[in-house]
Amino acid sequence: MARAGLTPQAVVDLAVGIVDDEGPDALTLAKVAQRAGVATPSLYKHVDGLPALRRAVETRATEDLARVLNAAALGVSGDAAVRSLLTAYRDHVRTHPHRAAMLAGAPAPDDPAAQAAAASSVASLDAVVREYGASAADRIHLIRTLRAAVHGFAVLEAQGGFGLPQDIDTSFATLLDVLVAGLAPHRRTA
Amino acid sequence: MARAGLTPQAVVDLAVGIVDDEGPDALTLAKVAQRAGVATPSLYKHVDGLPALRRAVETRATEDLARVLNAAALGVSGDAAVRSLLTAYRDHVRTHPHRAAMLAGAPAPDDPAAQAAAASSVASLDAVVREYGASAADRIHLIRTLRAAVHGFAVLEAQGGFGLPQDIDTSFATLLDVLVAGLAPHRRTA
DNA sequence: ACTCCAAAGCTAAGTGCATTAGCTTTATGG
DNA sequence: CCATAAAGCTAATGCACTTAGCTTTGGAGT
Repeated sequence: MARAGLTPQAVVDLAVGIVDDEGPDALTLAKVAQRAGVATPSLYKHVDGLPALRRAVETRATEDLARVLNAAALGVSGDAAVRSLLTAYRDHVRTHPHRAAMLAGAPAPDDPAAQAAAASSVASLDAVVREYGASAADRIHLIRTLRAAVHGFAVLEAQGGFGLPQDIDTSFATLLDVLVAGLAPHRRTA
Repeated sequence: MARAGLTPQAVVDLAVGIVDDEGPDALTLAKVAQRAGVATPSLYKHVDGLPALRRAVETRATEDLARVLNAAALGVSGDAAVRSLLTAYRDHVRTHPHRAAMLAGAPAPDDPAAQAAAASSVASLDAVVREYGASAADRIHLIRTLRAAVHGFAVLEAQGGFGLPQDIDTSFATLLDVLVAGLAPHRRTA
C-alpha cells in the first residue's frame, strides 16, 4: 500500500487518543489527519466521515468498558462481586473521563461489534446479580438499577458535577453500601 | 430599540427551544438567528458567542430542574419524599430528553444564577435526606448517592441506553425500592 | 416637534472544518 | 516488469463562527 500505512483501525486509534486527551468536542478530522501525518481528505479512504468516526470511537469505548467489567467479574460473587464490578466501572471512567458521556447511548443497530460489547457488559452484570433474581426478566431491573447508579456517579464525577472534589471516595462507598443493602431483600439464597 | 426587539433572554429562549427540539449538537448561531428572523452576526449584540450561549442554555436547564425539584419536595417527608423527588427528576428529563447530558456538569464559576440553581437543587435533596443523616457532612454522601442514581437512570433512559423501551417503568420502580431500602439503615428517627 | 445618540441591526470579509471530485503515486501480485 | 487497485494528494464548494465597520432606528431630553 502507500506511504503512511493507515488503516481504519489506526484512524480510530488516533481518534480515541484525541478524545481521551481533549474531549469528544475536540475530535475533528483535521486533527486526526494532523496526527496521522496525512491530508484531511485522505482519511475518507479509511473512514466514512466524522459521524461514522464518532460512532467507531463510541464502539471502541464500549468494548474497552466491557473488557474491564468482564475482568472485574472473575472469581467474585455475592455482595463482593457487586462492589467489584461497580468499582471497576467507576475507576475506568475516572481513568478516561472524556469517555463518560459516550457510554450512555444505545449501540448502533448496524454495528455488530458495538452490540456484542454491550451484550458482554450486560452479561457480566447479569452474572453478578444472578443470586438476587430468579428469572432473567427479574434481573434486568436489577441490572438497570446498578448500571444507572454507577453510570450516574461516574458521569457526575468525570464532569465535575459534584461540588467539591474531596470526599468523593466516601460518597462512592456510601453508594455501594446503599445499593448492597437495598439489594439484600432480593437475595434468593441465604 | 430596533426591529426584532431581541434581548439576551429571548435569544436564550430560542436556543433552549432548539436544544429541546433537535438536541444540543443542533444548537448553532445560524439556526438561532433564523428563528429570530435576524442575521447571524446580529446575535453578538446579545450573546457572547456560541460557547457562552451554550452555557446560558445549561444554566437555564439547571434552573428549570431546580424548580421542579423544589416543587416535588413540598409537603412530603420520609421515603415518600425520596420517591417524589427522584420521580420528579426522572419525569423532567423524560419531558426534556435532550437536556439530559447538560445536567452533569459543574455550574460555571462565574455565573451566579447557575450556582444558585445548583445550590437550590442540593437544598431540596438535603431536606429530603435530613432524617437519614445527622450532620450536613453525612448527608452530602446520601445526596450524591441519590443524585447519581437518578441522574444515571434518566440519562440512560433519555439516550436509549436501556435496550428495550418496555418495562422501564418497572426498572425505575426497582431503582426506587433499592434506594429506599438501602437508605433505611441510615434513618435517624424510627 | 426636533435633535442626538446609543442600541440594534446589517453587509462584507476572514478562518476553519467537512466533504466531494478527480488526479497521482505507490506497492504489490501476476 | 507491468498493470492495477489502494492510498494518497490538490482543488474546490459549502457552511458555520467570528470580527470589523457601517446604517438605521427608536426613544430621551429639550
